Amino acid sequence: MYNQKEALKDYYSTNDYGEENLGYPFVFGVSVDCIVLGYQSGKLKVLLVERGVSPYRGYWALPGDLLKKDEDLKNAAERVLYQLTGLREIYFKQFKTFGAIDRHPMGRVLTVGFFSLVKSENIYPLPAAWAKDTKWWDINELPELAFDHAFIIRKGLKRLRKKAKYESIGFELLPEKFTLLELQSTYEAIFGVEYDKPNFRKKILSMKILEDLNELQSNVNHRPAKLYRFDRDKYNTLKNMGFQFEF
Amino acid sequence: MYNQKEALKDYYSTNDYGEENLGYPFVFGVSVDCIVLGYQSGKLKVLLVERGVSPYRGYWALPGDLLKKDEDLKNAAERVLYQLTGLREIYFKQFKTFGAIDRHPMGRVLTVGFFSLVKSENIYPLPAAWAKDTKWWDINELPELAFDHAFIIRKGLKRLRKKAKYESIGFELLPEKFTLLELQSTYEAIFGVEYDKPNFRKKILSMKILEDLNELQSNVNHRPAKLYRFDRDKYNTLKNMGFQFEF
DNA sequence: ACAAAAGTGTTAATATTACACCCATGG
DNA sequence: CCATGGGTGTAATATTAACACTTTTGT
Repeated sequence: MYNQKEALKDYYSTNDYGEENLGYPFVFGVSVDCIVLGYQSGKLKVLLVERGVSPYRGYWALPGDLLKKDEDLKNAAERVLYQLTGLREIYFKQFKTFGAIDRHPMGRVLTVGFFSLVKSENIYPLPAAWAKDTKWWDINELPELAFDHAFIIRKGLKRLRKKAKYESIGFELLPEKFTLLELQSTYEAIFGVEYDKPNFRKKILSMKILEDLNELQSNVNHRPAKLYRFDRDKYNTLKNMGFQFEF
Repeated sequence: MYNQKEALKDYYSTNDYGEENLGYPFVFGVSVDCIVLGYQSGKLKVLLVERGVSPYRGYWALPGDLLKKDEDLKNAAERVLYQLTGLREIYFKQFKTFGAIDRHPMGRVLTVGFFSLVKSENIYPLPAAWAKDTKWWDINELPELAFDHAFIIRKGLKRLRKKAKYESIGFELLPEKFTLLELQSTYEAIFGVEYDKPNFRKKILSMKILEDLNELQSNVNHRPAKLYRFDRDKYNTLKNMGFQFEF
């Protein structure tokens, strides 16, 4: 009869695992952690959860969970995001895996980091088994965080900024319809810089990836702005023709 | 007395692991796999190993190994690269973790993908415990590969190309001293495109990141080219001043 | 002299930057 | 009429792209 454990011992016999795990490689825990980013009143915000269980009970942390045995990484991240927001079809990307030996106080747990961009006005965070509370935090004013989550956020933001510079992911943070100034402010929040308004408009409009909805803002105490929509099809067509988005 | 297993059961009791692993999350194997890239005679090449052990004995595969319990991911990749090449201080970056449920025939093993750039004329690949043979393969003419390694290579190359476009990592593939045409050819191999020679020179020289060594090629049956060196210090200084490398 | 690659210069088209300025709305 | 953003135009400068040309070496 096939004995997987024996087969594995044989297979892995060239590796020097410690005595108690001789030849047996399945000694790691794996989790996923999600940096959920939203844009609110001119600021980039991250959605954190307050841990309801030890270790780090009461600390703020990234939403995340242990990977299940029959689940792949993408599914696990989707599940965490769904449990947190009630939404499917959120934009998210795996960005880095963290495996420092002592990063988890209870054993060797690696975590796969994802970052996710959401239209935060659609989000009413849900309580989850692992979360006492949830809250949007300004990325520049974070509380003390559980585990190595502060480090993970730093790395995730760095990666997001690189990606946002050359891919049209900024639109994920905005509602379907937006004004050019809202778009500009979003990019200013992402990169922490300011742009010249006329030049920003010219640049983004010259890309031909926005659809003018022929619709205006209402109830604003200034001249109402035109509303635009990100035209994903046009963007993909242009990209296939060699167009390179860049900010 | 502290019982880690009991503590973990308690801690993880909200997660629904299968019966045999109830509350016990350390059920995964983790490995690292390295895409080692080099530039040879105008082509981008990847260094593969022929597996000497089952599963996939006799198949070509990425060099890689299981993570050890007391080793972090970076160390594991460094170890694999050292065993393969005899070199430390090789350029390498983690790029993605692969966790498909059935990617390993003997159990749930996740692998963390790294890509690495080497000056291939320095490399005399060493036989390792896990490798019968090693060989450089043209990235456009790969053999059938073990596990999901073909998929991993595709993803790794995609990431490399993105990174190479905005960071000066192309120099990692070249020897210390190189000519401008060698540099151009390297970038052509990376991106699979051709550049106009005068414009390529103007662009790279205008960046002011090369040091002219006031030295010429010898024994070439054409006008000898000047030799240059990548000036990493200058590059970093300029980068801190806001300069953005781009190809 | 010739082949091969090194290396330079010119030009037109395009993109970027820094501005000044006018417009429409609510209060 | 004022405050607040919305929105346009212009001119100087910098960058890119296409291409023709000259130079230096070994054979």
